[in-house]
Amino acid sequence: MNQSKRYLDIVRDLRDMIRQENIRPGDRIPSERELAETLQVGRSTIREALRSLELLGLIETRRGEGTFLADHRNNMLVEVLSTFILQDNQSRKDVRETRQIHELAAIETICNSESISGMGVWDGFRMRLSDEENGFQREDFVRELMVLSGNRLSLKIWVLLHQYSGNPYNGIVSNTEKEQLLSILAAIEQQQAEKAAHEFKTWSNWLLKERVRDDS
Amino acid sequence: MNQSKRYLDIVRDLRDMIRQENIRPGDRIPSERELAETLQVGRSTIREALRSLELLGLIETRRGEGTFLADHRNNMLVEVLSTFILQDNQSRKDVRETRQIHELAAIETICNSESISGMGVWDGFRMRLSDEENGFQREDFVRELMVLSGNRLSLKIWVLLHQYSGNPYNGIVSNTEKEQLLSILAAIEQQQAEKAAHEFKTWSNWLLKERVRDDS
DNA sequence: CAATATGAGTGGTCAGACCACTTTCTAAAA
DNA sequence: TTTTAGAAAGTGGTCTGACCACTCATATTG
Repeated sequence: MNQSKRYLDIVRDLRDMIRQENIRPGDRIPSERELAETLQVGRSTIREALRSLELLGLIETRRGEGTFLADHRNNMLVEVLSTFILQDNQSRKDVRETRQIHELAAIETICNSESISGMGVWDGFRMRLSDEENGFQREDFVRELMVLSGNRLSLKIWVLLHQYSGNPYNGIVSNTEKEQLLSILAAIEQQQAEKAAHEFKTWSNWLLKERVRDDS
Repeated sequence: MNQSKRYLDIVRDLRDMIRQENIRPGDRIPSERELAETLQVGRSTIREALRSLELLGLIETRRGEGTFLADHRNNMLVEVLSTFILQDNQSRKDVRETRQIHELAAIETICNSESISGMGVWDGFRMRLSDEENGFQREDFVRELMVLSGNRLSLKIWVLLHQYSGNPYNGIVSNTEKEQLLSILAAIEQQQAEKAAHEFKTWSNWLLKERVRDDS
C-alpha cells in the first residue's frame, strides 16, 4: 500500500550498506547491476536512487569505473543551497546583504582569533596594494579573508553568493580607495573588530555606489 | 562527445522551462512521457532528473496525477542529508557557526531598523514566554527573528541550516533561561544592537552546552 | 621486454512492456 | 431527469533487455 517511492528505500538501504560495510569517502560502492541483484530491484530503480544522491553530491560516478562515495564533505550543502538560491534571482538585494553578512562575520572571527595574525598575510596584501604592475584584486582580498575565517561552509556560501551577485569586485583601485583598504587592514591587524567591521562596511557600500554609477 | 550526465542537462532544461512557462509552486509540470518527447530523450533519463529534483524537495510527484512544483520545503532532503553524511565534527561546527552568523545578522538588522519595533511583536513573545500551558518554542522565537529581518535569502539559508543541525532548539525552558530571553528581548526592543547580540550569543552558547550535556 | 589488442566490467541511455492509481467521461440505472 | 457504476485515458512506478562509450586488467604480439 504505502509502497510507492521504492527508490527512497534504496537510498536508505544504500546508507545502511555504507555504514555496515564501513565504506569510506573515496571508496567504491557496488556496481548498479550488483546492487540491483542484491536488493532485488530493477537497475533503473537503483539508478534513480543513485542519480538523486549524485545530485546531492553524496556520491560520484565515473563511467567505466564505477560509483564512489564523495570525498568532499561540504560540497553537497552548496549544491543544495545554490538550487534554492537560483529560484530567487529577483532579490539581488538579499544576495548582496547576505554576502556582506558572511564577510563581516569572517572579519569578526579573524579579529577575535589569536592565531591568525602574523604569518605576514597582511604585509602580502599591502605589497599587492602598492604593486602598480599587476594591480590589486579586490576579489582575492575578500576571498582570502573568508578563507582565513576557517569556516569552510561560510566560504562556500560566499563563493556562491559572489558569483550570483555578478562580480562586484572588479575595476581599478584608486588612491583614495587604497587608503580605505589600508585602514581596514590596520584595524584587522590590531584586532579591532568593531572598527574593522565599520571600515569594511563603509568600503563595501562605497563600492556599491561606484558600481551603480558605472551602470547608469 | 557528450560529457555524459545527460540527466543534468535535463535538470537545467526543466529549470529553464519552469522559468519561461512561469510555472509556479503547486502547478503541474508536463508528464514524463511528454517531457521525453519534447526533449528528445528516453523516459528513464527524464525520470532520473525528476527523482533527483524530488529528493531535493523541489518537485512533488503523485502517482496517477502528475508531477508538481513543490510548494513547501520537503523534509526528506534534510532527513537524507543528516543521516547520510555529516558525521564530520568540523562540518557540524561550521553549520552551527554559520547558522549563528545569520541569526546575529538578523538581530542587528532588526535593531538598526526603525520600522520594525512596535506592532506588539515583543509583547507576544513575552506572553508566550509566560504561558505555562503551551510552552515557549525557542525555534519559533528565532525563526520569527529571521523573518523580521526581512532578508528572505538569509531566512532560507537559516531554515536549511537549522534543519540540518538537528533541531538545536527543543527542550524545556527553565526559569533562568527565561530571564536570558527576556533580556534579549529588552535589548532588541531598545535597539541596543550590541547588547542584544551579546546576550543572544551567551544564550546560544549556553544552549549548546546544555545539549552536549544531554547527549552524554 | 615493450607495445598493442582483446575482453570483461561499468555507467549512460533507450524502448517497450506491465502495474497501480487518479481523473474524466460515458452509459446504464434510479 | 439525476445519479451512479464502469470503462477509458492518462500518469507515475517498475522491470527487462538491449545497446553504447568508456576504463582497466589481461593476454597477445612484435
